[in-house]
Amino acid sequence: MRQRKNSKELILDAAEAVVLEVGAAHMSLDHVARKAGVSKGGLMYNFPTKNALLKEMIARFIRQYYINRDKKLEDIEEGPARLFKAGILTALAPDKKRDSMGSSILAASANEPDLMDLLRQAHRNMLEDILVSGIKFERAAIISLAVDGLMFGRLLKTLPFNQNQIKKIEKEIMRLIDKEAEK
Amino acid sequence: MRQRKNSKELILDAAEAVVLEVGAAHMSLDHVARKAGVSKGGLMYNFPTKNALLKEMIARFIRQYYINRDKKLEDIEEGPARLFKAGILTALAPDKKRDSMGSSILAASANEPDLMDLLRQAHRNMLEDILVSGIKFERAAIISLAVDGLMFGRLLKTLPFNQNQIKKIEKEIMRLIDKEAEK
DNA sequence: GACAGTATACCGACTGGTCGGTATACTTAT
DNA sequence: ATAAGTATACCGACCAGTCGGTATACTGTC
Repeated sequence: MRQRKNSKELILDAAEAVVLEVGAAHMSLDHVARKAGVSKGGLMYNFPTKNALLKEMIARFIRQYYINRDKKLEDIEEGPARLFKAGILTALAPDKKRDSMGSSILAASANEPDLMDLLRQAHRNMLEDILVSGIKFERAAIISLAVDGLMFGRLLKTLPFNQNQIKKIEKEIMRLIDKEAEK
Repeated sequence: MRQRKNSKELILDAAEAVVLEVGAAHMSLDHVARKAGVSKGGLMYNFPTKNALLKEMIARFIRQYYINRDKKLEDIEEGPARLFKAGILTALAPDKKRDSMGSSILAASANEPDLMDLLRQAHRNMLEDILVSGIKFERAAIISLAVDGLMFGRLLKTLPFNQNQIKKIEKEIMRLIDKEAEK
């Protein structure tokens, strides 16, 4: 039964499912193995430590973000703020599964510096997109930070806004970008 | 030896110290008890469950925020945006210990809805302060969200800005508030 | 004011269970 | 044959919560 084809992918899928079920904090390797239809040994073979598994999950998560963003990119007309806008639209797009995963991952990573590194790096890349947008630094930063606030608030469910208010806010954000970009 | 006076406070202090040492995710009750100079039983007597302890810690954390804010309040001239400004200045003020605690608490709470409730409530109160400030809703929300983004970024150490840039951003935020408030 | 009875605060050994990781044997493709 | 890949059984550390017990303070009674 060598080569179950791509056990790694199977396991990552299962791990995601487990996280969605019980949260990353309560994700046990046995549970993941069971759900993946793989033995504990098989899991350990593919991911020597739990952190290694988590790391791959996060990497995959980030990869998915870029895929989504590149898809969004096609709908946006040329211009210096294009990347910036695509990133923001991607971040703002509602996506229950992603949010669920995200909050779990956040919780699991917050006290594990080497896991956080991946997220940090991804975030840093966004700064590049801001800097080439031509928008004045302070304004661009504030817009980007507001999007962060919206994201984190959504992940942690601490947003004190209703659906209607959020729509208004998102609209205003996009308006601001256009206004700042055309200067 | 009855009445160790205020074991609860002692234990809470110890719990904070432990969190600062190893992170909330790795805070064990034995560790807290040891550091507080209290037995396991004594701890459990005062806080029947670990969640109860965490809850008190968060409540205390939030209380401290309001104390800090009220102190800030004195330095701010009268005006409709006063509360809002004080809140933002408090949130933006650098405070290593608070940030450390905050990120740990965040991590511990993210998957425990009843712990999150406290934070959610505190956040909701801030919305009230926005709404009485007279600033146009969308603008006020964006400013507030940007502050959130700054806070979360600082807590999770994902901010892609250097110290100088952060100062600029903070200045711009305060400028925006003044500008929006005088309309 | 002394004593019994009760409530409060705390102790620390123990338990039940979880979970990351290890050891090792089995299976199949080349 | 051998090495990659998978399975099963197990270990040991950790840890939240339990429980029987102790010591001190409070309260009512005679």
